[in-house]
Amino acid sequence: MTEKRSRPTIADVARHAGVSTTTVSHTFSGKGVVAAATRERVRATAKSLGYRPDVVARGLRSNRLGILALVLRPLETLDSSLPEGVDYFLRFAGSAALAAMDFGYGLMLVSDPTREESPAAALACDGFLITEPVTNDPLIEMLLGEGVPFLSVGRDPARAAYDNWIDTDTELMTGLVLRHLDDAGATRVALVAGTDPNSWNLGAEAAYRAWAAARGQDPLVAHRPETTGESGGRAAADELFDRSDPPDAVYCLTGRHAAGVLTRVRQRGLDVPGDVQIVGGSDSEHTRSATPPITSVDLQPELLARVAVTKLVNRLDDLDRPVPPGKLHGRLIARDSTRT
Amino acid sequence: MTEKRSRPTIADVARHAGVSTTTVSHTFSGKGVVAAATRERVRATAKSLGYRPDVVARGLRSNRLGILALVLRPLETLDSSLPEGVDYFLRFAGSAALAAMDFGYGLMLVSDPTREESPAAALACDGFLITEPVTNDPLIEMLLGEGVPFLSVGRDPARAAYDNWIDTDTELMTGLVLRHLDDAGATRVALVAGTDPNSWNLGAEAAYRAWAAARGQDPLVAHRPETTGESGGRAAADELFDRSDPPDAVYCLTGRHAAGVLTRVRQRGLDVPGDVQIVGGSDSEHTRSATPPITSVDLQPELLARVAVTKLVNRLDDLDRPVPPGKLHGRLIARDSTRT
DNA sequence: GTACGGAACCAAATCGATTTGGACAAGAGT
DNA sequence: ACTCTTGTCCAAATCGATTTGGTTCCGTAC
Repeated sequence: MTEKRSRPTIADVARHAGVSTTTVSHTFSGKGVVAAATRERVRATAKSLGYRPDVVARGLRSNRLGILALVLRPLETLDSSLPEGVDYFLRFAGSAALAAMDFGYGLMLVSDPTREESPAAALACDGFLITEPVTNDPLIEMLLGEGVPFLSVGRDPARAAYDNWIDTDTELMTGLVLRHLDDAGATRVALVAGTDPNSWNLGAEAAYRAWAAARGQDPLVAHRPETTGESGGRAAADELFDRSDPPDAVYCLTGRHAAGVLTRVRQRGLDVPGDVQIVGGSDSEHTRSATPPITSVDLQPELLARVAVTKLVNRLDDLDRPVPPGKLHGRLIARDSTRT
Repeated sequence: MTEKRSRPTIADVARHAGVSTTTVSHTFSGKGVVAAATRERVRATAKSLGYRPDVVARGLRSNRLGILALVLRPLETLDSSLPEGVDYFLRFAGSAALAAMDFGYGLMLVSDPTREESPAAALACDGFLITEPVTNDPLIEMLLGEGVPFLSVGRDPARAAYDNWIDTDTELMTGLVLRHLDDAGATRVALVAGTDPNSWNLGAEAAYRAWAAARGQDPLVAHRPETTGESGGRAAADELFDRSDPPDAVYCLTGRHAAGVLTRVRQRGLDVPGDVQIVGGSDSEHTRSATPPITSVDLQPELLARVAVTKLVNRLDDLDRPVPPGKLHGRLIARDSTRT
């Protein structure tokens, strides 16, 4: 009774029901033809034995596990204690998990499987979701090589030969932000970008430079690694405002940089938005609860996640479920940092 | 070349290296005795073939997948578009994922496997992490029955026969909150609790009732389902303040209820904290960014997650890695809603 | 010279399902 | 009477590893 009784297998069910394992398999997968009466009998015995098909064994044979992997690069570079504020990536992960469940999949959070120290289990999945791939992303290289289905949010800027990515339209978004600043009276806009070579940073900077060129202005760009957070923002602000020709507006591609820039700009005795206007490229608690609140871009991680998951499972299941509607580029949320 | 070349198997490696599959297996798992020269040769052929052990096949035989499952009950009951401010669970999930990776595991987010519509893959894991089990939790019943390792954060209030849970010390925390309100001059504290029968709600209410009894006061408790969020908080406020003997302080066990109570109390013309003091039981953006900011309990989801993961993988690996230090009960963050 | 023991390696069984390729029976068509 | 379907069902192969239970070869002790 108290023995460690292992779970019943398909053979146990077959024996008790007086059929073959094939028939049991078929009644559960609905694949073969099984007489209604037999099916019922098998179902009943299975239930009475407490049988559940073993997912791993099934996965071995049929090569489908029912798991999607979400590679969360940005989390890897941060300290293990997460920054406060549940922002883009965690919201993305939460929504992706719910969407995956809706389609009968589980969502596994993993580190980049191309890293040596990555758990072997990172490969135990049917498909990958990749947020913000970097230029010549080794993971995409590997997945393409092994023929593993995947979908990236944002594209690998250097790779032309794949099309399974969803477009967050960074260029369009950058244009909206710059026009907003223009409308608010800014005459000289600087850009504070991260250093990860992903399409978000590269696309935004390219769009910014094109926009500056069209106005006949020299671009004014400061780079700080994403991981530097608010202190990186403060340093960037010093870099920009120590100049002889400081900007009167700053577009920061991350919310934490924006918060840092805001702090330092005010420390330097400048008024926001009076002397300097600030926009954050990724809405987060930092931008919402700053003083004054910072105008920023809501990237809509929930929508992006749902679209990404739907597209990926459509490919995996070879179905054509409808993709949630809505613009995939972010939406600008105007706050006091750009109200003049 | 363009054929869908399947990944090399252990047999391929064995053939090319001129050894048996057993030897290949041993060189990778480090289990048997393999001569150093042979081991190197096998390693080299494996690398040149691009061989990686198949996680699923390994999992089938050895019964270990390298995956932890995190059951996020609260997310299930909510709409699929995540409400903002459920940051406890997302922060928990993010930290749990990072901790799992550190120990060589992946973290899978799943819905409760006892639900019929739950993905089959929910069972493809080595152990479960359960947040806030409810009374007579069916999942715990099932896991105990099948002998699947698990660990719960908070305990099943009705179950005595298991000890693999970590104690968030709800009673102690409740005492700290009530004492804080007492120190701030509150004379009559009401409680707004959720309706999930978990140890958080039950433990806090029991502690509250005991405290009221010790002061010779009638307890004043309003219940609203967790899912009602701010509107539930507003309704609870009406219930409490329509009374002839309204409280002068309210302790809400969720941050969203607290935000709703705050809104309605002020709508009714009362001053916070002048007339009514408010405390939220779970810190979130709602409490941080309310006007005035609401004093609340930081449950330290990052720490809890790391402790939970460490304990679970210690059991799975039969190791005794050190558990992160620190008090597991929440910490009170005093804000303006209780500053008199 | 025989027995014993350890080092290095291997063949085959195993994990628990799915899938392939029939087998068998009952009824229909000719 | 014979073939041909069609509907059910099954035995055995298969997925890719791990693990069991040896075998072979040498060196050493007696």
